[in-house]
Amino acid sequence: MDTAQRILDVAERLVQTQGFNGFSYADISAELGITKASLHYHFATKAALGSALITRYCAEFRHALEGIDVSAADAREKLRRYAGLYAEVLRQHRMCLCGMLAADYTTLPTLMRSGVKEFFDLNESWLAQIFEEGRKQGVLRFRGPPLDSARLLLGSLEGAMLVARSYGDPERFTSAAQRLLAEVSGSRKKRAGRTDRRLGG
Amino acid sequence: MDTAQRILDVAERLVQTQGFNGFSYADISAELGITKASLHYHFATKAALGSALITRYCAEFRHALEGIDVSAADAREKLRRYAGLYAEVLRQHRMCLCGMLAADYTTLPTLMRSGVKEFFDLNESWLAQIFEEGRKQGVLRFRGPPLDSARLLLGSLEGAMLVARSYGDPERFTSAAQRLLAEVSGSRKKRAGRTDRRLGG
DNA sequence: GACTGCCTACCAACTAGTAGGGAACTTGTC
DNA sequence: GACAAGTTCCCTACTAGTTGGTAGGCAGTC
Repeated sequence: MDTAQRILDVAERLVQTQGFNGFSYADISAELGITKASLHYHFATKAALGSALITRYCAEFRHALEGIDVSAADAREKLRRYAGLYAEVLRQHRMCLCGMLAADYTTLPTLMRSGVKEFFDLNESWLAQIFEEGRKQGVLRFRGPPLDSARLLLGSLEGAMLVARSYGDPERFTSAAQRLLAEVSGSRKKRAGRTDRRLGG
Repeated sequence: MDTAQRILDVAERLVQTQGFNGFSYADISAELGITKASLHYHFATKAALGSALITRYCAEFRHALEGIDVSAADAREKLRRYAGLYAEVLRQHRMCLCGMLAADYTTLPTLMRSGVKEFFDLNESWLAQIFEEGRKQGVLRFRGPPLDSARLLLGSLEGAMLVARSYGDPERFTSAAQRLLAEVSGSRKKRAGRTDRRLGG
C-alpha cells in the first residue's frame, strides 16, 4: 500500500547492512519492482531519503524508549531492555542505523549529519536520566556524572554491535552487553556460573 | 618515491575517513597527480588495494603492540597505551581502519573480510594476554575469562571512536576510554577531582 | 481540472577496469 | 664502453556499466 513506507523499509535495511554509500536507488527499485523515477517522486534526492530514514528511526526509537519507561520495573531493568533493543537489531544482521551513518559521517549531506547527532543526543539524554534515577533509587552505583555513563554505554553498545556483526555472532554482543551493564551499573554481587537472563527476552 | 606506499597512504586515509565505498580511484588519482591507470598498475583491483591496506595496517598495529609490550611498566599501563593508540588515530579525524571496514563488511570482497577479522583476532588475543598477565600480577581485577574483557574493551573503544568522530570531539573518546579502563581493570580507588594522565601522552 | 502515483526515455558524470605505448632504468653479453 | 633485452612505471585513450537525477506523459481519483 503505502509506497513511501515500503521504500523507507527497504532503504533502511540497505543502510543498516551496507551503509549509505553501499546501495543505490537501483537496488531499491529492483527489490520493490518500481522504477527509479518513481522513487524520485517520493524522495526527490538520496539526501532527502536519508533524512526521512533518520527522522523515522528517531521517532521509532523514542517510542521504544517510552515503552521501556512505562513498563520496566527499575533503572537496572530499563538498561537491560535498552541493550535488548540493540540485540534485536543485530539479530536481523543489521547495524544500528545511526551507528552505520556515523561511519559514513564525513560523506553525509549536512541535514543527515545533524540527524545522526540528534539520535545520539536523544539516546544519551534518555540514558543519563535512567542513570540518575537509578542512582537516586540506590539500584545503580557508578562514578561521575550520569551523562558520562550514558555516553560510555551508548558508544560501547554501538561498537560491540559493529564487531559482533563482522563475526556474524550475536552472542558476542549479548555477552559484552551483559558484562558492560554489570560494570557500568556497579553490580558487585558474586555471580559464579550464573548466566543473566537473556537481553531483551 | 615509493609510489605504492604513497597510494596506500592516501587510500588508507580515505578509507578511515570516508569508508571503502566512499572513495574512488579517481580521488587517489587527483590527490597524487597520477592517472587512474597507474593506480591499477600498482593495485590491479580495488579489492587488491583494500587487502594491501589491511595487511599493512595489521603489521603496523602488531609492531605498535610489541612496542608497548617491551616498554610499558605493567598491564594497567599497557592498556592505557593501547587506548592511546586509538586516541591518536581519532586525533587525525580518522576512524580505526578495520572498525570502518567492519561497517562496510557486507559489501567487502571475501579476502578483505577475513583480513578485518584477523585484525580483530590479533587485538583480542593481545588484550586477553595483557588481562591474564595483569590478573596474575594482581594489577588488574576483573570478572570472567580474560578474552571476554578483551572483546569488551576492543568493541567499546571502536564504538567510542565512532561516536566521538561524529561530534568531532576527541575528548568524548578519551573520557569514555579512561572510565572504561577503570571499570574493566577493576580499579576501585577514589579519584575525586583527579584527572588521569592523558591517554597516549 | 487538479492532484496522485506511476511510467518510458533520457542525461551527464562517474565507476572500476583494460589496451597498448613510450620513456627511463637495469641487466647480461660481447 | 656499446648494445640489445628486459623490466619498471607511467601515460593516453577507451570501455561497459552504474550513479543520482530529470523531462514529460498517462491513467485513475477526488
